[in-house]
Amino acid sequence: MENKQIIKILKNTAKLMELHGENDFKVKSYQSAVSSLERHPTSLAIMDIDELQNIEGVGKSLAQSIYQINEQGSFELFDDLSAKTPEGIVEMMQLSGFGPKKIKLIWEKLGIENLEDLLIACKENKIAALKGFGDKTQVKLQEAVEYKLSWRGYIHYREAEQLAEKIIKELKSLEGVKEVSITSDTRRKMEVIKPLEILVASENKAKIIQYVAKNDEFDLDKKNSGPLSLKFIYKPLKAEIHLIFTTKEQFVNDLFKTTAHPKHLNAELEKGESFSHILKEKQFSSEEEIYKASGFPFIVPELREGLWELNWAKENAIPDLVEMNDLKGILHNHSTYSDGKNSLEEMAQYCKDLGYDYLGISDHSKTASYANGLQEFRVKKQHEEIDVLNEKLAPFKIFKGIESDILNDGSLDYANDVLESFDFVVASIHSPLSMDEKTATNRLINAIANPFTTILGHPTGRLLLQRKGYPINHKAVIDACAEYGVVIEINAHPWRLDLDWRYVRYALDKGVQISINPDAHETNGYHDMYYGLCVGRKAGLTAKETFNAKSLDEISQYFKDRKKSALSKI
DNA sequence: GCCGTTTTCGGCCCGACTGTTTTCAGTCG
Repeated sequence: MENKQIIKILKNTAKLMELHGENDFKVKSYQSAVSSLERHPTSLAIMDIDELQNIEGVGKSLAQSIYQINEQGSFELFDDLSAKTPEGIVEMMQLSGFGPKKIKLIWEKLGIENLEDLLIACKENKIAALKGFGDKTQVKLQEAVEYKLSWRGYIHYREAEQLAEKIIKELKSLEGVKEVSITSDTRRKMEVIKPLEILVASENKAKIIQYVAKNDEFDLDKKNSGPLSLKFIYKPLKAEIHLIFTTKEQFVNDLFKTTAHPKHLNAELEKGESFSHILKEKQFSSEEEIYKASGFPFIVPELREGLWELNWAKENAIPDLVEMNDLKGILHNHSTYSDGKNSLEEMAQYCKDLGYDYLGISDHSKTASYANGLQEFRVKKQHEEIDVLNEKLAPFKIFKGIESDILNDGSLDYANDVLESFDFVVASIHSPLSMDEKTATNRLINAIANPFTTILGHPTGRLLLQRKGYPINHKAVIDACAEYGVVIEINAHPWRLDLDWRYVRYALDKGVQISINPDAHETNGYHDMYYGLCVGRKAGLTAKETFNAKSLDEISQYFKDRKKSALSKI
């Protein structure tokens, strides 16, 4: 079992303990073990009980629990607590801004056990009357419930892609299956997915139905399934999956039809016809042929949104989209200096092993005390270590960066003489996150105007399917970046993908450079770069417009020039 | 439940912010 899965169970156990009124210190011991385990760099699954006990915050009892979770997938305490907690309560505890204490009160005083009833209670003004609640909390709760309900059943792209790969592999092994492909939103690499759709050409539907019906992880939706499609739920993620049936002959036409957004499919082409019309004319054997028949150049699936790609195609000016091997370095990463799992050297070595030429390390700044943010003397220490490593790993280079918290007034949280010591500065907001649009926008613009800011980090602070992020005036923020020469990141973590690709297009039109940053907190985090790349491509991002596609020499010079300019402005 | 010992049990516990209080609890990063 992966560390992440084990930790998730312990984290949920702590939440349930709190919900059921367990001793606060006992809960805290679970929470502190969780935060220690989250920073543990090696696999827990291969450790015995004695070794587990050596981990800080893990004693005899937790060591045995971890061992049991790894062996059996769960442990008694979690099972007992889960058994006495309605599923809706678990969902209520996931509401952003609301923890076990508040949910416990709502459950006990009002008997509410699901999101739907909770929404009604908000509307009927019943929440504000509870002790410890008030009007503002009720409004916040209602917003959180509505947000949660509106995204129910969605999964992140990463999960959709991984799940699709697994199902496709299994379908391909079935008798009678001729062709299989992901399609619709997933093939267009949308950031969140519902339903996950897979197109299957098969001569033996019965085999497929049998495969779904027999799989314990699937819950077949007989009512909504029929001769054209099979619908079911993937239980571990509560994800909706549709298998769309077609024939081998119709496969390409149907793949095109189900992939494209209706606005792409039905857009008026040169002679007044649309792709829909063209598809009715004949059965094509490749998507390239379909575009050829339309008189258009080939358009990759992720661009088929009916937004800007057809104008590009008409002018035969589809951008040469950025690819993984265009990326020369990885910026915005954390190490054990703050809240990362791996040491500076491990982060650097792995980055080098992956074939990149440079790494930008940007641990948390001093305000982020929860994340072990760097006080000034620790910044100095890290810079000394980077100097040593740079000699050792040359020509590979580590750039000295920081993820500086943007404070309430938009200032960065070091004095200029400290800011000056970095090669680059990623400026990000971490708290507080609840602001109105004007406050948030001004706060960001102040940080952008700081001459030491190189990159704007995760501009909205959103966590897809979990929290909306603070509202900002995107255009004003992007315009400011254009004015002050600040690069904007696409935070490539699959839960963030922030800046949103829809605004990446606007940023590119304004000449703002985009950096695809994984915000890695461990070596494995580098692989998230791919998800940032996917959404960048949706916006038409090219290598030339991608900041971390610069060569080592180019980016060194850029940082140098930028600092020179900053020093002349202070 | 964990830790560190005065080795058998008492103390544990970041800090800012919000919204509720009327001095603090809950939540978050």
